[in-house]
This record gives sequence, structure tokens and C-alpha cells, in this order.
Amino acid sequence: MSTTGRGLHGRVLDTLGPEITAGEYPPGSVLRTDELAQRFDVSRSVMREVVRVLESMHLVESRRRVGVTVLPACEWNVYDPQVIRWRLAGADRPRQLRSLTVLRSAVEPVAAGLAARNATAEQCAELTECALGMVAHSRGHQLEGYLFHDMAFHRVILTASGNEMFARLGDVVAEVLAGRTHHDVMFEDPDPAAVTLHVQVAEAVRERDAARAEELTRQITVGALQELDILAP
Amino acid sequence: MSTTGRGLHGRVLDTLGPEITAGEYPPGSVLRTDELAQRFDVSRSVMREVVRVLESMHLVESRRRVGVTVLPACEWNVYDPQVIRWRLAGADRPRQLRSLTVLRSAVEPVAAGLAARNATAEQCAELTECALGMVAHSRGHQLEGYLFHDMAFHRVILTASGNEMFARLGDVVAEVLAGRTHHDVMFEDPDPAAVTLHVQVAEAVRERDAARAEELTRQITVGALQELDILAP
DNA sequence: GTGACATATAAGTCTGACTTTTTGTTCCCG
DNA sequence: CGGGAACAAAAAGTCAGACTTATATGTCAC
Repeated sequence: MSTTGRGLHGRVLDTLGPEITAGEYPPGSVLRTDELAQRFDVSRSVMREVVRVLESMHLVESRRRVGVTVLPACEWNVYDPQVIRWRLAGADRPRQLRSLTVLRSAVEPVAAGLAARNATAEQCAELTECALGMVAHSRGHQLEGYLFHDMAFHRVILTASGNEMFARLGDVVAEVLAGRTHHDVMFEDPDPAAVTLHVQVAEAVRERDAARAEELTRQITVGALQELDILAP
Repeated sequence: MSTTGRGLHGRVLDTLGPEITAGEYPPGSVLRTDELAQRFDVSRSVMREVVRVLESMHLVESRRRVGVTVLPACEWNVYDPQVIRWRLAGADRPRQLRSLTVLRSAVEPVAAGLAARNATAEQCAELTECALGMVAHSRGHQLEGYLFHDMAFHRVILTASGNEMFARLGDVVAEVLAGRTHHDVMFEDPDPAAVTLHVQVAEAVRERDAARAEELTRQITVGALQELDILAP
């Protein structure tokens, strides 16, 4: 499942990265390259490459004569897909899931509005197909099938918006949806109201009704917020 | 101004990174580590570290027996601050500025709404201070002073939202604002309506009026979109 | 044409020596 | 006793060279 893992370098990264993002080393902790190399039984060259990557993610800072300093969480590149994966796999998964869901609630309605303006005929077709797939798998505990179409639906919306920044959130949204289905308790079938909303969004986009697409998507994301008890009192 | 630059490694990165994000190597182009090391007159160790970082940004992919392949732009980690800086400094700066402004238009209103709920007393004070600073520098070509307070204002809003994903967009928004002031032609003083809106947002946040803060901020971002001729017909 | 095999290639890894920067200490002088 | 300059140590940074490994590609037999 991990993108990395390729090569010795990736394996070390996949161990050390999650440790840092999990907060195992308090901010300001100093690691020494040599010690790390010993610990993972790799050469300093490999270890240096790992540190450089962690540095580019702003997880650590390497300074001469000092060592590799762990940076506070507020410095991290929290949009790095790798970092997101590590954090979703770690202890503060719930917190991360909330942050991302709030981000979704901001981005997806606007993206849907843009999609209504910019979507190609093919994308409109994909969208309706996904929505129908969701309907088809919405009853009888076909959670995996439902999830599959749900992820595809939101990915198409984000891509069809025509904005590259939105498009790149497709993976993130997919991972949030997957997290909801797999980890959090998901006894029942999905909310019928949500399913209907997706169908209606597909409709609105097809009919180029930007305002309606935006409003309907906003309702979807409000539902997602409510699921996590993020209310608007 | 550049975060990197520290060390030989950073200098090479600051040359090669912009070249790639500027599209100088078409997607699929193959670079060889040895040749790059020769070109920049550095050892392979250093060059390997650079490649690893570029790889972690999904700008390139390194495969045995093939070389370092440049990836298509749709794969890039466009949220990486480094990548954003490189692209803003390069040829497709206008395109990047548009993407980011659309992102702002989605995120900032929601962030303002959250800020109205979560801002501390201190943050409310900072906010009014920034707004007043904008007013004070809004006439007589005091563009730099205006920009300073504008950047601070939006950074406080994003931080006060309490959402880490929003908070990390502070730098990006600041760079967009700076770009608008410095590069794009900015003959006249800022729009008085925009200045008023900022003051009102500060008010709304102080009064915990989330809906109003959100709506007012939406008006600010609509103004930013219009400046770039991104309309809603 | 298809499959197995050989080969060349470029990345990946390791090692050891050397350089450079920075920090903390020491020591001298005011 | 205090402050500043010289010094020493520590850790990252850099380099060069040898070796390993995966893999794309070409070759040959069937």
C-alpha cells in the first residue's frame, strides 16, 4: 500500500517517518545520523538521503555540529501525501481525519461549482456512473462497492474543477472516505439522503447549474462534518 | 529569500528544481545522476540526495537501469511550499497565482467562520490591529506597509481557525498577496471597499459572528478572483 | 513468433578519509 | 570578577572509488 518501500532508503523512511509524525520524539529532540545509521544497519549515505527527505518535509532540520533536530508539528508539511499517510496510520488519526474533513468542507463545494462549469461530457458521464454505482451498492452491506464509487465520484469532481490544487486533493479525500468506512464503526448502510445528494450533484453538474452543485455538495460535506461531531452551533 | 541555499546540496536543488517545475524537461525525459553530478560539479552523493528530495516531491522518479525520469505536472506535490515558490518564480507564475487564488476563495471564508468561533482574545486583538494598519496605509502609495498588514491579517485568520491544514496555508496566501503587490501592476491604492471588508471581518470575529465573518471573507476573495478576471458568469 | 538466457547499464550501497562549520570551553587580560 | 579571543571537539557535509543489484534490451534456440 505504501508508495515507498522501494529500496533500502524507502524502508528506513517508512519506519522513521511514522515515528516522528507520531510524536515519539518531542520537538527539539536531536538525532545523530551515525546513530540512526547504526540503528537501521545501513550506511551513512542511505541515512543521509533519508534525513534529507525528512528535511524537505520540514519534519526535521539538520545543522552542523548539532545534529538532526525534530521540528514542532506546526512546521510540518501537512499536505505532503506521505506525511498524511503516516499520520493517518498513527495515533493522532482521529485528529487528522477531522482536519481533513474540515478541509473537504471548504474545498469540495467550490470544486463542484467549478466542475459544473468546466466538466467535459466524459466527466459528466463518469459522474453519473459513479452516482448510480453508489445507489446500486447502498443497500445490503455492500460497503466496499459503495466506497469504491464514492471515492471515484469525489475524485472526478475535484479533477473536473479544472484547478490543479483541487485535483491533487483527490487522493486525500479518497483516503478520508476509506478511513471512515474501514476504521470507524460503520454498522449500517450509508445514509440514503447522502446517496440522493450525490445523484443530484451529478445532475446539477450535467445541467451546468454551478450554484446548485455547490450547494448540494455543501450539504454532503456538512453531513460528513456531523458524522465526526463537528457541529455548527 | 530562499529557505534552502544552505550547503552545496541546497544550491543544486535550487537550480534543478526550478528547471523542472518550469517544464524545461518534458515529462518522461530521462536524466542521469552521473551527468547531473558532472554538470553541477558535485559528487554523486550530493546529487543522489538532491534526486531523493525531488523524488519525494514527485517531480521525478528514479528507477534502476533507466535513470531519473521527469514526471508529468499532474503528479507533482503542488502543495509543497518549495514547489510553490519555484513555480511562482518561473514562467507559469500567472497560472499558479490563479490556482492559488481559487484555493484561497474556497478556504479562507470557511477559515474565517471557524476563527469567529475559536479565536483567542489575543488573536482578536491582532486582527483588529492588522485591519487598522491596513486602513492607515491604504492611501498615498504606502503599498509595502499595506501589504505587510494584509499578509498578517490573513495569516491570523488562518491560524485562528484552529485547523492545522488551514494554518499551513498562511505562507502560501502571503506569497500570493506579495505577488499581487510586487509583480502585477499595482498603480493605484487598494480598493477602499476591500479595506472596509477587512475591518468588518475583524469586527465579526471579535463578536463571534461566524456566518458574517464567513460571508464577508467570501466577498474579499471574490474581489481577489475578479482582479484576476476569474469571473462567475 | 515466443520463450529463455546473456549482457550491459545505471541506480543503489558501502566504506573510509577528509573538510567545514559551529559550539562550548578555556584562558588570558582588562 | 567579567568579557573577549583563541582553541578544540563534535557532528554534519563532501568526496572518491569500489562493489552490488535490478532490469531493460538484445540474442539465440526452438
